[in-house]
Amino acid sequence: MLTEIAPANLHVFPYPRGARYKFPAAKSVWIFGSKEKKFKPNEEIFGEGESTDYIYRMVSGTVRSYRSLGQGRRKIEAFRLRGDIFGLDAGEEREFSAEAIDDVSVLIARRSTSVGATADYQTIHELWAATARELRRVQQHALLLAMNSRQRVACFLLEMSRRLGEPEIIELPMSRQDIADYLGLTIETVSRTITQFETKGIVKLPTSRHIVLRNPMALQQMNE
Amino acid sequence: MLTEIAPANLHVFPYPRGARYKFPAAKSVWIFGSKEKKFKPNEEIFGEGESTDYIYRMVSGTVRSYRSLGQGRRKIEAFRLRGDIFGLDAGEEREFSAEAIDDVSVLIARRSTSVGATADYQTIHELWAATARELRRVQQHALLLAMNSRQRVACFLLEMSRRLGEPEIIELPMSRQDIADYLGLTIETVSRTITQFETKGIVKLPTSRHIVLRNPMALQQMNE
DNA sequence: CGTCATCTTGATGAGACTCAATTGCTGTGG
DNA sequence: CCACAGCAATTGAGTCTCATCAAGATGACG
Repeated sequence: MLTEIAPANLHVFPYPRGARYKFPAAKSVWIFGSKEKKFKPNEEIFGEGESTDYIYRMVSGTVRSYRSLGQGRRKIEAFRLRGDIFGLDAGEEREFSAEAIDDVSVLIARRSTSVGATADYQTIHELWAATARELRRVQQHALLLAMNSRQRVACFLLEMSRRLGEPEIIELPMSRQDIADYLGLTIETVSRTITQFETKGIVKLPTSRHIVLRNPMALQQMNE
Repeated sequence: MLTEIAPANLHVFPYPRGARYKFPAAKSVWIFGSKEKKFKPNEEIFGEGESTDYIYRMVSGTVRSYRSLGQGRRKIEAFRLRGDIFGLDAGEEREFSAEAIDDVSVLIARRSTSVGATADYQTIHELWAATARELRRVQQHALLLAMNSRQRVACFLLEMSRRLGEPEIIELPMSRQDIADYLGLTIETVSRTITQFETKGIVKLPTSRHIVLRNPMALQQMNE
C-alpha cells in the first residue's frame, strides 16, 4: 500500500537536515491491482513518447528511468526500487523511458481508473504527494549534478545505502555505465573514484557490485 | 497546511475514462488576493527553513530561487518571471530561499486559505498542475546540468528568449553570477561562452544585459 | 572625473573525458 | 577441470574543458 512507499524515496541524498518533510500518511490502496507484472533484465517497461496510461509500483527489482540523448548517450533520471511509484508523468506522453535492470516485478494501475471520474480525495491527495516527492527527489538530483565527481559518487553510495536497506552493505543492481549515466560522469571516472575511496579505506570492494561502507561519515563530509 | 484539504465531495479529475489527462495552463488566479506585495532588488522573499505558509504569483520582475551551499556558494534552482507560481513546497519548511533580483511585485495567497476547508476541485487541480509543471521544469534543468558549458548557455538563452516574450531580443534581468549559479558554471565561463557565440555571429551584445539572437537555430543545434 | 560594481580577457592548473590496454568475472564447451 | 570467449570493470596515457586566480575594461552614479 502506498503508506509504505512514502519513506522509501523521500530523501534523496544529500540528506536534508533533519526529517523536516513530512508527507501526510496515505491510506488508500485501491488504485493498484494485485496482479504483478514481471520484466526480464533490459526489458522495456515503457518508452519515450508512449501514452501515459499506467502508473507502476515496484514490488521487487530495479528499474532505470532515462532519456535518450543523441549518439547512444543517455541520462538516467532515477533508479526505482522496491516500493517506489513511477510513471506518474503529467502530460499525455512519456518523457522518459523505463527499463528493467534486473528481474522486476511491478503492480500496475490504469490511469483512467485512478485519476478518473471516480477519483476521491484520498487518491488525488496521494498522487499529488507522489508528484511532490518526485519533485523533491529531482531537485536533490539537480544539486548533485552541480558537484564534483567525488561528491557525486559519495552521494550515490549513501543514497543506495539508505534505499537498499542495509546501511553499510551495498549490493548494487546496476552497472557502472548505469551509475555513470545517473551521475553525469563516465564509467572510467566512476570506477576511478570508487577505487580512490577504496585506497583511502572509505569503502571495501569484495566484488565490483558489492560495496561495503567502512567510513560513511567520510562520504557525508564530502558535501561541505 | 496542505494536509487539511476538506473531504469535499469532489469530482476531482472529471476526465472521461480512457482520456489521457492534460494539465491545462493555469487560468484562474482566484486563490490569490488582489493586493500586490512589492520587493526591492536583493530583498528576501522567504528563506530556507521558514514555514511554507504562503504561495506566490509573479506580477512583474524577476525572482531567484536558490539554495545556499557552503562557502558563499549557491545553486540557483529557478528564475521566476511574470505569471509564474512559486513557493509551492510540499513540506512544512522552505527548502529554498527566494530573493528579488529587480523590482518585484507578487500576489500572495495563504496556504490555509487556498488549500483549506473551502478548497474545491479547481484549486487542487491547479496546485497539482503547478507541482507537475515544476517537476517537469526541474527534470529539464537536470538534463541541462549534464551538458557542457556551450550547451548550457545556449539552453539558457533559448529559455530566456522564450520566457521573456520577445523571441530574439533578450533583456536579461539577472547578473552573470546569477546565470552562472543557475547553470552550475563560473561567471568567467559564462562570459567567455557568450563572447564565443558573439564571435561566431550567433548573438549580438549591444550591452552585457542586452542580447540579440541572430541565429537561434545554431543554439538549438548545440543540443545534438 | 573618480569610485565601485560588473563584466571581460588572459594565463595557468586541476579535474574529467577519451582512447587504448589490461584485468577480472562468468558461463560454455571440449 | 581447463581453455576460452564475451562482457564488465579497472588502469594508464594523453587531451581538453572548465575553474581558478589575476588583471584590465566597461558602465553606472555620485
